[in-house]
Parts: sequence; structure tokens; C-alpha cells
Amino acid sequence: MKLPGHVASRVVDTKLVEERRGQILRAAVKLFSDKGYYTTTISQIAREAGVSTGLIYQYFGDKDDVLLLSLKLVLETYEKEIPPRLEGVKHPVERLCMALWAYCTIVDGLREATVLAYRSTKSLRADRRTLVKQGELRTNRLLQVCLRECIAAGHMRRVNEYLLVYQYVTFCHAWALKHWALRGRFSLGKYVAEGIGLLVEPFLTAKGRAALTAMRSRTADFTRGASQAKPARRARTA
Amino acid sequence: MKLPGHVASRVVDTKLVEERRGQILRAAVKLFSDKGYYTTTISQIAREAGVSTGLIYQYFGDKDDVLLLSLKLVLETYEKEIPPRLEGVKHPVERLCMALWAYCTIVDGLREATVLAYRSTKSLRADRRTLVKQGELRTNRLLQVCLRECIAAGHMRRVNEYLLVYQYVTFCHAWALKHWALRGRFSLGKYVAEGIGLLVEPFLTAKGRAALTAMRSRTADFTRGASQAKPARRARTA
Amino acid sequence: MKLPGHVASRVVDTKLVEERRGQILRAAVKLFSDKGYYTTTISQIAREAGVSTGLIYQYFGDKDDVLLLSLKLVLETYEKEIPPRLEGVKHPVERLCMALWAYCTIVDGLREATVLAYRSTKSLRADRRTLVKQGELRTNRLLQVCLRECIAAGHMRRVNEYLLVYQYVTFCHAWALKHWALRGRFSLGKYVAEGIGLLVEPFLTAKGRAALTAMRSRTADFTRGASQAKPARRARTA
Amino acid sequence: MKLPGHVASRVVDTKLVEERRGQILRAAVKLFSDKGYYTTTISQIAREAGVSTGLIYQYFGDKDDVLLLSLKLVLETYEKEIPPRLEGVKHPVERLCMALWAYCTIVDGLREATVLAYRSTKSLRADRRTLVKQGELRTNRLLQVCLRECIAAGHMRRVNEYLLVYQYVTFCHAWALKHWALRGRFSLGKYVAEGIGLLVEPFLTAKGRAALTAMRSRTADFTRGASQAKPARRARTA
DNA sequence: AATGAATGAGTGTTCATTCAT
DNA sequence: TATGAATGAACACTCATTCAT
Repeated sequence: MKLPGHVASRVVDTKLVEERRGQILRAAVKLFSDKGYYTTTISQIAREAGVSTGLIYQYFGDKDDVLLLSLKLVLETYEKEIPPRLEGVKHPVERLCMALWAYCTIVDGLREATVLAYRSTKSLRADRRTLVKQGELRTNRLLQVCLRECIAAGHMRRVNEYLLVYQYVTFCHAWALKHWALRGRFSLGKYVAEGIGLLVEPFLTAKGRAALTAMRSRTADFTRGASQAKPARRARTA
Repeated sequence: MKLPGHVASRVVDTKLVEERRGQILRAAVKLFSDKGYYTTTISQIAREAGVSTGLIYQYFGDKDDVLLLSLKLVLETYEKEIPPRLEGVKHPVERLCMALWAYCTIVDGLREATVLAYRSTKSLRADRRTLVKQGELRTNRLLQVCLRECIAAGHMRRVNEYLLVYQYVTFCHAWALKHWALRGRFSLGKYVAEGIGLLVEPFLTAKGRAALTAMRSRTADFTRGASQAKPARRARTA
Repeated sequence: MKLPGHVASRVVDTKLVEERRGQILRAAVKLFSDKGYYTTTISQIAREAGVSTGLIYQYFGDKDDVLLLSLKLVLETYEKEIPPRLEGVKHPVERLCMALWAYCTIVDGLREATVLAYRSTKSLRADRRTLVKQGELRTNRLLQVCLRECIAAGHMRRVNEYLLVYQYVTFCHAWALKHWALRGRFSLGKYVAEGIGLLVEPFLTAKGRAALTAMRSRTADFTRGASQAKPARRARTA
Repeated sequence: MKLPGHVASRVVDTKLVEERRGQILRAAVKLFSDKGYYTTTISQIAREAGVSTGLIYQYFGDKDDVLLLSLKLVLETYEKEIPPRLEGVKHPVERLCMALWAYCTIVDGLREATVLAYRSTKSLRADRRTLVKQGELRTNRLLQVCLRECIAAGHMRRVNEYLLVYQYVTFCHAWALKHWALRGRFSLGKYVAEGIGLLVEPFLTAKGRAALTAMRSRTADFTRGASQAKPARRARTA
């Protein structure tokens, strides 16, 4: 039974498959991000990746496969890069804020690729869109856990968790999607700081608010909205 | 001087141009929404509109023109349908809530078309993207005015107006963009009611909160989140 | 029976047919000459002639008809404009030289149209090409008669009449066909004068030579090749 | 720097490019000659050449490129085939006559293609027409050299060299352009013989005339105009 | 008689995909 | 395994021609 997410390769050597696919997908993500799925040709991807067109068909069934794995690559980047950024952060409120900051940072590095996910998911064959959506849900869950812990620990009052998480998600994505409008008004740090002011702070209990204040007086720029420093562009997609 | 937004027609009769373009654009919006810009062919649009392929080129310079005017049509729907829905509503808080409700309602009727705007704006020639963005900004301003009046009248505390407006916008758009995830959890009314709880209520002053409470006890379902009724699908695009 | 050269008109009023066809053909000759038959569209001709596209089909069966009559118009110009230029010229040698001069003058005024005849005769339906060729032959005959009279009167020795006439014809046409190469070297007068030196003079008898000398000492610039004066461009095609 | 005459190929293997282009151009010359540039479709060329339409675009940028190289191919045939025919011919008068004969022979083999050059040069983009004209000039120069040697060696009196060369050229081309009129009257040999009588003999000095007489009594049919034999049709275009 | 909107067959061109080497 | 030449279906766009008004 062929699973919708499975992409067959004519090549058997697993190590090689891994490597070649990575090489091709990095090229694909770059080009798809710049010019979109339909205006990027297989031979452009081949040229960018430094391989022949034929080779791409040894590692992917068709162009749709390349898109699917490209989108997966992007989503996995989200999923994999947030947790390490939370390591060592203990306080639930701090963890939530850090998660937002991490997510936005990653989006900032993958701005074009994030836009790509919005543009091109629908270009996938229907059964595969689900896979991409599931990837998004997994990332959402990272935020949801942070939020839930805040509530559980009494730092935040009861809210519509699910919807607030979606506000967080769209807030982070908006940095890419509406970058043309936001760039002029906010640095990334300022954007996140103000976002926390609107989407976290109002729901904190006295206890939670104290934690936020402490955090602000202590550390990261993004919580105070003072930062003008831009984090390094272009987190690698793999 | 050829403006980037100008689309020339070979036909001069203004009345006819209006009519034919409408006919063709309705077909185009439908197909672009369903299948995307690149997978929709001119001859499909022609068939859907009940005209010949040649005729499309009497009213549009090329396929890009059809997309531009399709997107403009969608954006103008937003811009034109919100204000009438606010008529007669006096209280600033009520106006803000009504604006959100109206915007979401319209998005709901144009769900696919809203997704289209996200997917396909980048498919436009660069100079024309700006036009679409300007259209979006004009709609944003409708919300901004409502928000500002709440603050000015002391119903809401001072907030980062610009960013909060963007939260409102992404909240409304999310109903279309994330419909696959939200549909199972919320009716549209419930969605808006909960959204007001997260994005309006926390910023209200005591005075403002009183107004919201009054409104809730009095009128529209959406403020209480009780509604399961779905509004009629497919608001006409023109 | 439909003759190959017959072009039907939906309009009966003979006077009007004459006028409208003239109007349209003048536009057609101009555009065909400039841009060639295939790259000129019916609607361009209509615009140039100041009529609607539909009207053209009231006076011509199809585009091929327009070309046929355009070419006929050009050929008839040759045929009709040479004889008046010979009026009053008595001496056979003088008549021959004058015919060459006249022909070249006309070609000069219809340079583009002459090229058109070479380019586009083959674009006509096969049976109609003959008509154009016959038109050319009739013009040739004008030269042939002049040449024959020179010989008959003992001004020229016996030559291959038919071939020499063709040299005359290609000489005149070359002024249009090779204008890009000749223009830099010769004025039209000089061109004709030198041409007479190569294609007439060598075949003259002593008697004929005397006539030529007399003519040169007496009159037209073109016989001496001194003229730099260009005759007025663009003899009207009708 | 992109030269106007340069035609890019997507394929790199020089040998293959040579071969495929030849294959395609032979088909193109044939079809263009028969039916003209605009009425020949790329897919007809592909079919005639036994390849797919797509392949043509691997070796030519667009249809205009195919025409350019077709015309170049024809002109190069002139340029390359005349010199070998003069090899071993010593006497200037004999060389001149042989050059005319050779040129006419080649034209006879490429009759349709010669007409093509007249019809279609103007269909090229303006900057490329020049290339074709330069090719023609190079061929003219071959004749010019022969003529000049006759004069230099005292076999011919001083004449307007440039113009006489053009008479030679149009004489040769006329065999193709006016074949419909000449065919009935002349064999190719007779045509050339008579042409020599009109365009060479009159300008010869006594010395030159002697050489011509000697040549006539000795060798090739074309000098005496007796030949009815037609040379083999269709000299290969490459 | 005159208009010009409407038609749709036909063209040049692109590009995902295959396959011989 | 890797190449890149070859394929051909598909598409945007044009324009001669028709016809209702």
C-alpha cells in the first residue's frame, strides 16, 4: 500500500538517497521560495543543485514529490528548531515567550519558505496536503504545551486555548506573510515584544505578570521590545 | 502614461466592458480559487464564463491582467461590504465588534478567494503586487478607524494600534486560511465571539467592558458565541 | 464561372465599390509594403483606411483578395505611368532611354511596394500568381517595343531582344531590391545614366550612338549621370 | 556580448549541434522555399526533419533563428561552391565566364531557396537582415574580383565595375526569380551564353574578344549557347 | 451600407518526463 | 548511478472571418 506521504526512489543506497535528496531539496526550497512552484522548472532545480534533470527522477517520483518534501523540510525545521531553544528555560511564562521568540526567529530566517508553504500547499495533490497540515499541527502543539503549562501553573487565567494558540501561530507567520507591511514599523525583537504585550500579558494572572516583569528586567531584548538588532538571516533549512 | 494597475480593453463601449469583465472575472475568481492561477487555463475560464477564448483577450491584455482584476475584485468586496454593515451602529465598541463580525462573514463567503489572494499575489508582475497590497491596507484602515474610536472615547486603553489591527486582520483571514483546522471546533459565530474575547475584551476599560456586556445581553449571536448557525455561503463577489 | 482574377464585392453601387476599394487598397499597399503581408492584419488595414474590419469584407472576399488587388494596383501603376512619360519623345533611342528613366523613377517612388511584389506574389493562391505575372509581362512589353524600334530603325544592332529586355527590367527593379547597396553609390539619375552606358550604349550602331550623344548634350540629367537630384518620393499608387 | 548573428543552442555537444541543425535546416529550407516562412509551421519542419517540435527549440532560440540560419545556409552555398569551380581556370575572361556559369548553375540547383532569400529576408528581425546582406556582398565580391582581373589584364575596357557586377548578380538571380518566364525560352546553358553575349562581350577589348572566341571554340557549351542539357537539379544545400 | 463585438481554429513555445548511453 | 538529449502534450495568445444590429 502506497502511503500518501511516501516518496519512492529508484536508488537503494539509503545514505546516498539521504544526501542527494537533501542536495536537491535545498535547491528546490530556494527556487520555489523565490519564484513559486509553477514558475520553477525541474531543470532549474537541477542546475541549482548541480545535478542533471534525469537524476531528480531517480530520487523523486515527480515534481509534486519535490514540492511535498520541500514543504516537509520547511515544516520540520520549525518543529525541530523550537525545542532546543527552550532547553534550560524553566518558568512556564518564560518558556511561552521564548517559544514565540524562537518561532518568529525561525520564520524570519525562512521568510520566503514560509510564504511558499502558504502559496503552494494547495498545489499538492489533495491527499498530500493533509501531511503538510499535520506537520503544522505538530508545531502548533509545541506552543499549546507552553500555553497549557502557564495555565496549569496558575500564571495565566483560563482562555480558549486552541484559539489563542492559533493567534500565536498566525502572529508568527504574519512576520513572513505581512513582512512588506511590518518591516517598516518593527524590528523583529520589537515585533515579538509588542506581540507578547497583546497576546500573552493580558491573560496573565498577578503571579504570571510578576514573572514576565522579572524576565523583562533581566534578559532578552525581545521581551522589552527595545532590540533593534536583527538576528542572522537565513537559518539553514537543513 | 501607463499605470501599472491599468488594464486596457480593445472594446470601447464602457457599459459592455463593465459587463463582460464582470462575467469573465466571476468565472476566473471561481476557477482560480478552486485550482489556483497556474492550473487554470484561459479556455477553462472562457468555458465557465460562457464566452470564447478570443473574447477574453478583447477585455484583458493577458492572463496576468485577469489575475490582477480578480484579486482587485476580491479586495474591493471587502472594502465595499464592511461599511454598509456598520451603518446605524453608534457605539465604538459595538462598531469594532461589528466590523470584525462583518469582515469574518465576508471572508466566509469568499473563503476560497481569500486563500487565492494569499496564494497568487506573488504570481503577479512585481509592480502590480503593490496595488493588491494597497487594497489590503485600505481594508485594514476600516478596522483601524474603529479601534481608534474606541480608544479615543475611552472605551479601550492605549495599545499598539497598528499591531492589534494586524491581529484583527490575520484573525479574520485565518477563518479562510485555517478553515480546515477551525471548522471542526467553531461555528463562525462562535469563532468571532471567542476572538472578541481574546482580541478586544482584554483591552477594554471598565466603561468599554460595560458596553460589551450590554451588547452581549441584547443582540447578535456572535458576541456571545452561542451561534451554530452558518451564514449563507458565497457572498457574491460583485 | 469564377475567373481567378475576379474579386467579388457584396456591394453593388459601382461608384462606391471603386472608391472604397481604392481607400482600402491604399492603406493595404502601405502596410504590406512596410511590414509584409503576413504581419499586416486586417484590422490594421481597417484602421489605416479609417473603416471598420467588417467593411473590408464587403468589398473583398478575403485577405488574399486584398493582396491580389494591392499587387495589381502596383503593377498597373507601372503600366500606366510609363506611356505618358514617353509622349512627345520621337527618337527611338531617346524613347528607350526615357522609358528606362521613367521606369526607374516610378520604382523609386514605389520602392517598398516593388519589394512587396517580389516578396508576396508567392503568398497568393497559385492561380492568381499568373495574373500578377501577366501584369509584369505587359510592362516588359513597353520596354520591348522601345527596344525593337531602335533595332528596326537601325540604331541598334541585332541582340537577344527578349533577354536584354529582362536585363532592363531587373536593372529597374534592382533600384528597389538592392537599394540598400546602391543608395550609397548612386543617385537615381547617376544610376540610370550608368545603366544606359552598360545596357544600351554598347549595342548602338554608329547612328544610334550619335543620337545618344546628341541627347546627352542636350537634355536630361539622367543620360549624363550628373544628376544628384532625387525625384520626389512616393509617386501615388493610384 | 550577444552578436546579432549568434544562435544559441541548449545542447553543448558541438558535433551533435552541427548534425541536428543541419537536419532541421535542410527541412526548413525545403519548406520555407516551397511555402514561405509564415505558412510553414514549426511542427511541419519537425515532421519533415523527423524530429519532435520540442527538439527544434533545443537547437534554435525561436522560429526567427531557424529562418536566419536557413538563409545563411543558402548564401554560404553560393559563397562556397563558386571558388572550387574556378580552380584551374587561368585566363581572366575564362574565369569571369566560368564564375557566371557556376553562379547560375548553383542558383538553378537552389532555385526555390534563392526566391526564399528575396521573399523572406525582410521577415528577419532588422539587425539580422544585415547579416544576410553581408553574405550577399561576399558573393558579389567573387564576381568583382574576376571582373577586375579582366580589366587589369587589359581584356576588358574600363567600365563601372560596381554596377556591372550588380548586373551579373541580378542576371544570375533572375534565373530563379523569373524562371517562369525564362524557362520556356532558354536552357540554362543558352541563358548563360546569351548573357555573356550581352554583359561580357561588349566590354571586351580585341585581346579579350580573342580569348572568348578561343574559349567558345574549345570548351563548355554555355559559352556558345548551344546546350539544351540541364545540369543536375538540386545541388545539396550543405 | 457600415460597424465592431464575437468566434475558434491554429501557432509558437515551454517543460515535465523518459530513456538510451 | 548519472547524464542530458529527445519527446509531445498542453498552453497563452492571435487574427481572419462572421454576423447581429
